[in-house]
Parts: sequence; structure tokens; C-alpha cells
Amino acid sequence: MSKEITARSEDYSKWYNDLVLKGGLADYSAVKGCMVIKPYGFALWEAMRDILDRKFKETGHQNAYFPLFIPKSFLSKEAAHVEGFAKECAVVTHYRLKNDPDGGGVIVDPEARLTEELIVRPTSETIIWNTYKDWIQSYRDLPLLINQWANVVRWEMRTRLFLRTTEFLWQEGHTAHATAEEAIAETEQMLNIYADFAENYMAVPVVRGIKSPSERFAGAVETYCVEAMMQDGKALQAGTSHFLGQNFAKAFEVQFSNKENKLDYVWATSWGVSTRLIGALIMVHSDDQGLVLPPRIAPTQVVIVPIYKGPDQKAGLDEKVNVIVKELRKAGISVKYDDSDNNRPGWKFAEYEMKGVPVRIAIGARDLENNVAEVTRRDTKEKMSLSLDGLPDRIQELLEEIQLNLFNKAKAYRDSHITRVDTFEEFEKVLDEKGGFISAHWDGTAETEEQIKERTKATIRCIPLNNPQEAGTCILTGKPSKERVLFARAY
RNA sequence: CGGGGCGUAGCGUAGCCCGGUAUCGCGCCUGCUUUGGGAGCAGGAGGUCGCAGGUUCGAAUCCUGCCGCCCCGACCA
Repeated sequence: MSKEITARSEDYSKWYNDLVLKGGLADYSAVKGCMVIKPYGFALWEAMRDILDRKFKETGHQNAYFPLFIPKSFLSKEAAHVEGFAKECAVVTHYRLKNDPDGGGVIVDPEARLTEELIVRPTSETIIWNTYKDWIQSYRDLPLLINQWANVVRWEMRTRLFLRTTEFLWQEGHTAHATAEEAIAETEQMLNIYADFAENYMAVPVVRGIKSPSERFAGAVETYCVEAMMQDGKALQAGTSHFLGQNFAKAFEVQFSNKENKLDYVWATSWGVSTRLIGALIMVHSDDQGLVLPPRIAPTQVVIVPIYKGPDQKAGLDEKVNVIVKELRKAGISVKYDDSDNNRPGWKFAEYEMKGVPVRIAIGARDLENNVAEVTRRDTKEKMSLSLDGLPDRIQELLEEIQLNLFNKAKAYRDSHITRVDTFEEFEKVLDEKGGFISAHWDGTAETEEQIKERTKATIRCIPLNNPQEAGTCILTGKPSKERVLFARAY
């Protein structure tokens, strides 16, 4: 009623905004381009964070925290890096306010100007490498494997809830290694963690690949990425892992003595995923009724809605449901028993559908008599009457089925939206009529890439890892090409 | 920064052209009845009509200026 969602077919981006706002994930804030992440949305982020954090620690990384502010001079030490970020940095110039002598509130105290301005971090390579200089002297100090969970600010021209906000939350890993081989192995390891997380937890299939030089991270030698496909046929970068070579080590003079007692610059990586993943999650699985969340990261996996007339029936239900709740929790399932009397069952059904809770159990007096419950899965909306005996086991299986089904469905969609084309006419046609990834030959030059982007708004999303080598000709220039790359319009 | 749209109660809106102190729905509060797909009835509370000027006896409405936000694009994770 008051929470109707725009259909995807009608207006995809309106649908997306409706889900974020009406699903209770986030709100617009008083600050342009910045959002308030509401408890339900933050719970999703926490679930993602917990899983990733565990994986980082399992692979030897430690968490640390570096300052929000970066001296302006640090940014300019790595040429490509400053080039990439300068246009979108927030700058702190003063450190004090004072009462406006003319009356109206407070003003910036002109006498409190900083001698060197501070940049609000758009990413932390510079402040971290400036610190690493003091931490690394010897090969014995390596590898240095650090991650930080933080907020960063990028002053983008146009923002979208979760997908691109001025301030966003992310994690950024920054590692230092004695050899290039080891750093590259680290870069690939982290990419694989991202891919594993996307596919096995978020149920979002991804293509692993490397970026073309023009899409590379500012300051990187090689950028690896995982690319996902949304339901509207647009691609979304779901995570990046960069091999930074010795660029930052040289810029910040981070040298170490190797086993041969020779000074060398260290080899670096950085890798990150952000709250943008929540946007991906929404756009991959959800439908016109609301969010659809994969069980492995759903804040609430099971909701139980009691149906009763009068306090006597309620008491009888409570007794039985409390046992079920306990059993489900023992099985590691997060469950909410919504016995609030504020809303009626129909309202609750609609609400939890909107919020994407994977499994709903409705149970009333009639069910108790028959020793069953009505179980409904969010992904297919299939309803089934299940015996209360052995219910927790069955629910557990069901959650796994849902997880798998979501992934398979997303993968089938994604796979059916990878189209091989060999001419530019075909390329444009597929892009406009079907969308998705387009696998096509490219002559390898930035100029061609740029021209294709200008003419079609499609960019090279990645050159897939283990890409089959295949002789062909560039769709735009007809020059020879040795492999196909994936193009798409992207978020 | 270009293009479009919008600012009226917590949310969504009508009224504006043609000036007379604000409509309806949701939500909220109280009570009763309800509870298997977004409940019903009765009563009630809640508004600087984005801001500032101007015109007028009188402005949500007309005029001028400003501000803010959203959407689409260019830029980007």
C-alpha cells in the first residue's frame, strides 16, 4: 500500500532506489551525496565484513588503522596516483570556527588556516606507504600484510545510493613484499578471495580478469578485478586487487636489505571492496516485490509469523515456537520470531518479503493441530506445508537450496548475457537490444578503447584470466588481435 | 557542469493557471472489534506551504532573487 515498488520493467533505477529506501537499507542524508546506512543495511555490511575479515585473517593479514587525513604533499609523490585522484578530493583548510561578529551563527576563523592542507583520504596508499618506510628495513620485516576497515571520501559529480556515494565504507589491504612474484601471488590470492566471497556468499557470479591499461588503478602496474552482471545488463565492478610494482616504494623511499645485503625497493599490492557490494547484491537478485537476499549474508535468515485469535492461542503458539527458535539457533540459523501485535500477519508477510528474508514460517492454531507449519521461500515464493518434526533440518537444507538457486539463476542470466560478436554493427546492436557482456576482439590500443567508449558508452570491463588465445581482428579498426576481451556498459 | 523534475504535516499528495489562511491517503495517538496476504469503526493530534524580498486590504497561489534535493548524462569504485 504505502510501500509500492516501481517495477524493474518500468524504471530500473527507480526500482533500485525504492528497494534501498523502502527495504530500510539506507536513507538520503542532510549532506548531498552522503547517505545514512540504516540498521538493516548496516547489518548486511557487517555480515559481509565479518566473512571477509575472517578470510583476510586466515590468509595472514592483520587489521590496523591509519589517519583519515593525508598531508597534501603526500598525494603528489606518486605521479599517476595524484593524477587519478586529484579531481575528487575533499580538502581541509582550517581547524577552527568562531562566532560570526555580524550575528549569524559561526564562521570559519580566517586566522586558523592550516599551513599545509589536509586531504580527506580517497584511498590510503600514500599515508600507509609513508608509514611503511619506518616499518620496513629488512627482508625479515616482509611480507607486511595489513588491512584496514575505513571510510573514504571521493567527491564524485553524481552519486547513487550504495553504488557511488561521496563517503563510503570499505576495506583496503596494503601489503609489502620482497619479490615481484610474491606480490603478484598476493594480488591474485586476494582476487580469488573476492571471487569466492562474491560467488559463494553473495551468490553473485563474477568474471575474474585484468583491466586494460586505461582502466587501471592510478599508480598500479596491473589491476585485477571481479566483474558482475546486473539484471539490467550493465556490469558492475565488484572488487579490485592491484599489483603496484615498486611505484609506491620508490615514491616513498621504502627500501629493504635483502638476503644478499643489497638494498632494494619493496613490491606492493593493494586491494579493496566497498559498500558498493550491497548495490550489486540488490541488483543481481531482487525482484519487483522487494529485496531477495542470499541466506549466507541475510541478517535474518528465517522469520516466524504467528497467526492466532486471542491470548490463549498465542500462548500455545509461543510455547511451540520457542522450541523451534531454539533449535534453529542451535543449528546456527538466525531467526526472528515476530510476535509483535502491532501489525497483522498480512502486513508482516509483505514487510519481510520487501526485506528479502529468505525463509518465512507462518504458524497458527490450525497448523499446531496438524503438527505442521507453512514455510515460504522468498526466492521462488513457493509455499509448502512442512512437519514440525525435523523442521530445523529441513530449514537448513532449504536455506542451502535457496543459496544455490540464487547463484544458479544469476549465473544462467549472466552466461546468457555474454555474447560473442565480430563486427562493430553487431556490437552496437547487442549492446542496445540485449546488453550484458560482449566478447569481442580489440586491437589493444587505448585509442580504440576510447573511441568505442565514446560511440557506445561501453568500456572494457576486463580481459578474463586464462583467456583463450584466438586470432582475430579488432571490431573497430580491423587490426589483428590475439584474444577477445569483455565489453559492457557499466555502473 | 549540461538537461529534466520537485520542494505544502513523519511519508506521499491536492490546491497555484483564475489571490480570501490548506485537500486527501498512509502513518501517528486513544478506545473497541480484529489477526491464514499490507484490518474495520469511532474519536483525536500534527502545517514557519524551501528561504528572502516585492505587489496587494489580503499571498501556498502573482513578481524578483536565492537555496536545497532527486533523476538523466559527462566523470568515477
